Amino acid sequence: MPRVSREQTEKNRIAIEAAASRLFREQGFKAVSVADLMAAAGLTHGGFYGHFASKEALVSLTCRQAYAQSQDRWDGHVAGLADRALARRAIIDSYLSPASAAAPGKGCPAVALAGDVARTPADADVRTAYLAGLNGLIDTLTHLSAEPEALARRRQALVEMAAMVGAVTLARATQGQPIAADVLDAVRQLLLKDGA
Amino acid sequence: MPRVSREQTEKNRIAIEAAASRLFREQGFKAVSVADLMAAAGLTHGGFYGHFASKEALVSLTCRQAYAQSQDRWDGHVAGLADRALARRAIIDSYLSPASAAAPGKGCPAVALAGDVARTPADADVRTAYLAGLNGLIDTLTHLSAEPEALARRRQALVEMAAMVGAVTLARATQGQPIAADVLDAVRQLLLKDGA
DNA sequence: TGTACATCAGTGAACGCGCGTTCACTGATGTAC
DNA sequence: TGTACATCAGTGAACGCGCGTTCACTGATGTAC
Repeated sequence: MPRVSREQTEKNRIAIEAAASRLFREQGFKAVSVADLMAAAGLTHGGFYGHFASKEALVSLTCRQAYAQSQDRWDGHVAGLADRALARRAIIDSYLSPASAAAPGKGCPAVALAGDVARTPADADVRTAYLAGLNGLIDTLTHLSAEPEALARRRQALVEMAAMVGAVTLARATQGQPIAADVLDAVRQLLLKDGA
Repeated sequence: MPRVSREQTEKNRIAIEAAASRLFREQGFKAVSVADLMAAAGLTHGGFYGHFASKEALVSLTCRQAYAQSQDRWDGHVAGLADRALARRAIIDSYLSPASAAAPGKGCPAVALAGDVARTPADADVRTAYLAGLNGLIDTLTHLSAEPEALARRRQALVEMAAMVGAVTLARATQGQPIAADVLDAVRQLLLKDGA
């Protein structure tokens, strides 16, 4: 049943983007085919190119959108909790929760896309999107730091980001094993002791 | 020129394993084909199955060997430096060096293979190999901790491992940008201040 | 030590399959009157 | 408001290509005498 309403076309595009957002984070760019994405959106593969110029274009769009989603979530904590220390704690608790580690498809792209992005050519659009998104999250952490000096705040933010990314990365690679929960716990304890 | 000497056969097998060790870490399991591996070893693709039962079997073998290599390097630091604090420092310095971040093909499999392993079925052999290898490195860090209590030593080791893995992961995804060096530096400073 | 021959490591064509992308086609949507 | 028709979103076959794996074949190696 071709020629769908403009409203439906928009819904379809959003469904493809939502499928990409989840599947790319869960399985990686290479493992998800255009046909997989379109099937997940309830469509057939041929229509993909009516919405996007190429699979690669959707990859970088997805990276940008996934970071925007994470940034919104973090900004929500900051806006909802007047105290910076409380917002920082909420972000760390949420980032290092077992539920978050178990749901890569909805989680932070800094973790889920890191491997794919690192293996992408230096001039690929997705690298720019990844860098911009990561800088946004780090800026938020920098702003939440209680350190008096600007350089110390940024250094703390970089350490926090690295520790959280590493903890979730290791938890996912060892999912189902005791060490997965242990590493999330250990990093959470360190970060909440250090900076709060 | 078929039917090669037993000695040459052994050399060929080692060349395939070396190619796998480098290429799987650099590009991921999916991105490296059997033909790529064999070509890198100077052979044609058909001979692969004389050495290995399947690509999957080589994947888990590679993971085991890459961890053994890292463990040997770490053990070398421990054996070469009588003082535990010095050995710990040497491991951290080496792990977080820009050179190490720039050479995933020779680097720690905990970083290079984490994404691929996380996306592998729960019963895949490579998961077992990854877990065992990671536990070995963490045990070494636990042993090098200056904390008096066993639980605190292990918790410190988990934090150190997570922070280092996260730092190298982010450095690789942002390679060539200032933030790549910044995050390595920030984590190194934290770890060397905290535990030494 | 030399010869005859069985073994088997590596070759390259071939298998079925899935990939990203293109395109002729369909028929409901949206528009012009 | 109703009709005629141009537009175009989605379909599904097809493109060239590369994948993991198999297999008949080759000819040097290794062994038996």
